[in-house]
Amino acid sequence: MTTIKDIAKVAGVSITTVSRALNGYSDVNEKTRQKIIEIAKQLNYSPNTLARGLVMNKSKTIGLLVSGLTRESAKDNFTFEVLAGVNQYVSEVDYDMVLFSTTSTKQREKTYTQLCRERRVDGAILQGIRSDDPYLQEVVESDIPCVLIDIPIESETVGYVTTDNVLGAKKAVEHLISLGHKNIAMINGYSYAFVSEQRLKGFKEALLEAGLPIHEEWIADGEFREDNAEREALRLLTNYPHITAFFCASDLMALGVIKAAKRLGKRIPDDVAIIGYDDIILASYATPPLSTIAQNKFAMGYEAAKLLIHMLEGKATSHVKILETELKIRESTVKNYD
Amino acid sequence: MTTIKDIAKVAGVSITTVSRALNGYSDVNEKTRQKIIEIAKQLNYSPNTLARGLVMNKSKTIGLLVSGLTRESAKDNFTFEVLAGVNQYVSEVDYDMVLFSTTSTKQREKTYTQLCRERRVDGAILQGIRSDDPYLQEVVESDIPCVLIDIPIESETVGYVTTDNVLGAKKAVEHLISLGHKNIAMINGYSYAFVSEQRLKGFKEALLEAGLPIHEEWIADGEFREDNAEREALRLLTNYPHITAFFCASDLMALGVIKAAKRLGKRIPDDVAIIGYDDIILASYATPPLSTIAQNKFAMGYEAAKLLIHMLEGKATSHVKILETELKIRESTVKNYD
DNA sequence: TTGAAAGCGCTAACAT
DNA sequence: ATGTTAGCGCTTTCAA
Repeated sequence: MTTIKDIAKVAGVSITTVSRALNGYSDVNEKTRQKIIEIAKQLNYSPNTLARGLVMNKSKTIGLLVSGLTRESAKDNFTFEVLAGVNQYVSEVDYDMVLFSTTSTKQREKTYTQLCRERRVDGAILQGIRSDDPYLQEVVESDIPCVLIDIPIESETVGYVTTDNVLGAKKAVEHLISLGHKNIAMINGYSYAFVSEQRLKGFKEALLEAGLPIHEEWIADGEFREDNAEREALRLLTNYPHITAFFCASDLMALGVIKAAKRLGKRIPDDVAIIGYDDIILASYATPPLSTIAQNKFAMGYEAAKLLIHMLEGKATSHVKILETELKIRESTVKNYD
Repeated sequence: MTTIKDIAKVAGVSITTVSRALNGYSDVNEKTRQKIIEIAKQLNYSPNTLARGLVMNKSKTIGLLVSGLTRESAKDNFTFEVLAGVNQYVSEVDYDMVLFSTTSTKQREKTYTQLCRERRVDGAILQGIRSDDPYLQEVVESDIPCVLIDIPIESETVGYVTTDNVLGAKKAVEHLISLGHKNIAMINGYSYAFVSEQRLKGFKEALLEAGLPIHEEWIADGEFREDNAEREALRLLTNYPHITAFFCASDLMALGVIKAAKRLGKRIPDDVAIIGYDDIILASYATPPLSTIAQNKFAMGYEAAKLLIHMLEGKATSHVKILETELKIRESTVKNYD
């Protein structure tokens, strides 16, 4: 593998000059530079980023820490789209991305912080980490710059990108209310997700503002899982037949609710209307197609990467980015909608 | 950031001893080792993998080269599942994975080979690369060990994992034939995908073996795209009303065919039966649920990583891994199947 | 405009 | 069992 030393030898200059020439410094004779560049090309030279990173003390690499990168999690393509967005920005600015997942056995042995420090990543993006994850605390308190997705923590070295989940939930519930629904249940995700809290808040606010009562017993925990949501919806629909609509904190759970409704022979949306959250790909392919609050997951990843790298380069004016959500009306709430 | 030098100073030994102690060499006094480990812990030491990689000339990092990591490609969660599988194995053996995607602008400036060499990855896995990609040739001919997914190239440094696509296609078509279909069309992917060739071959073999004629004009190119497949199916069904079944080289295209059939008022599977390939998540959620040839994409990633790392460590007996596929019968071919 | 020398943090001969 | 030394490939003072 060619090194700048080899180039220096061939060019008859010092390695310093080669380094300067290749890095575009101005204090090098233009002819010398051309010659060096030419030789580098001929010798098929590639800079060794390990060596460069060692001396410069930065690697131009960011870590993407995700949890639960399993076979099952593919259904909910959230993580994947975020990843694609991160990747997009990162490669635009010539950084690289290394993926740290915590599904593995490794997760218990090494903390996120250790992973980041060993690989000398310049910063990290955290996605899908539960807010009660002990390692979250650790990495946030470390000196590693990081950007969190959907966890609102802010400090000198920490920023986040999220959407307005209270507003999103309100939009969903107001949509149901505008359709005449008065008896609306909610299937929420687990409580250690920040978004769950927020969506619950939005749910209640919407009811309150419409002068509707809040039935705490109509709020169930589906843990963001399709099967749990199905079970909970089955229970609610059986025990409280007055319920005519469901707001679910995720599309996957909404799919579970659809199954439950079908099993009970209920027509959707006539007997029971269902709205989800996220706009995963399955949503538009479901039967009936699922109304939902769409989040631009790709954009979340893209913006997270952008924010992080701006922070790294000291040109971030704010550490927070809030993205918009959009109400998508489909046939799980409105018949023959098109 | 603590270095072994710091530890050496505190422990009153040389840095060599620290290095040896921390790396589990036997020629170091057990007491000394314990002391060093203790100090390392106290000082919150993390090894610098850049420095280690520089001197050892290996980074314990592999590159995952994918193409088309876009918002749209999320539908076909193939890449994502492969990635999850790669990640799983890689983290089991304490390697890291860096993701190189070629969607970006960067793709035209730097070749895969350059990307790999700059980051000093020990090896690479290539997924979703077209067989006519000029850079594919380059990386395969380089000295970088690599494992290809679904491209059968083998050499000293190159291996691959794939499934038996001829057999898979045959299984699909034989299934249709067993249902009594005689007029079977095929929507294939683009020709510069190895799998397309193979699946076409399997398609023809199955027909031949059943004594059925091959109508070349019933074979269309859907370029692996849903919309193209829909258009082609529309055309075929209109021009050749005898057709009663479709074999599609991907599920995404099969979904397009379903749309086309519906638009023409055809009942599925009564008027036209449809079978896909891949078993993407959407398949089971489609209306009707899609019969398909399932590939274990997670396993493909996992096995690719395993093969690559075995190759790197010189303990690969073979450079090829062929995985099984499975016929999944759903309602797009058999009514009320359950 | 160029070069010499030091050093980033680590491993690995080669002593001792 | 431990230390000395050299060096991985690169950037960066400092001098010339």
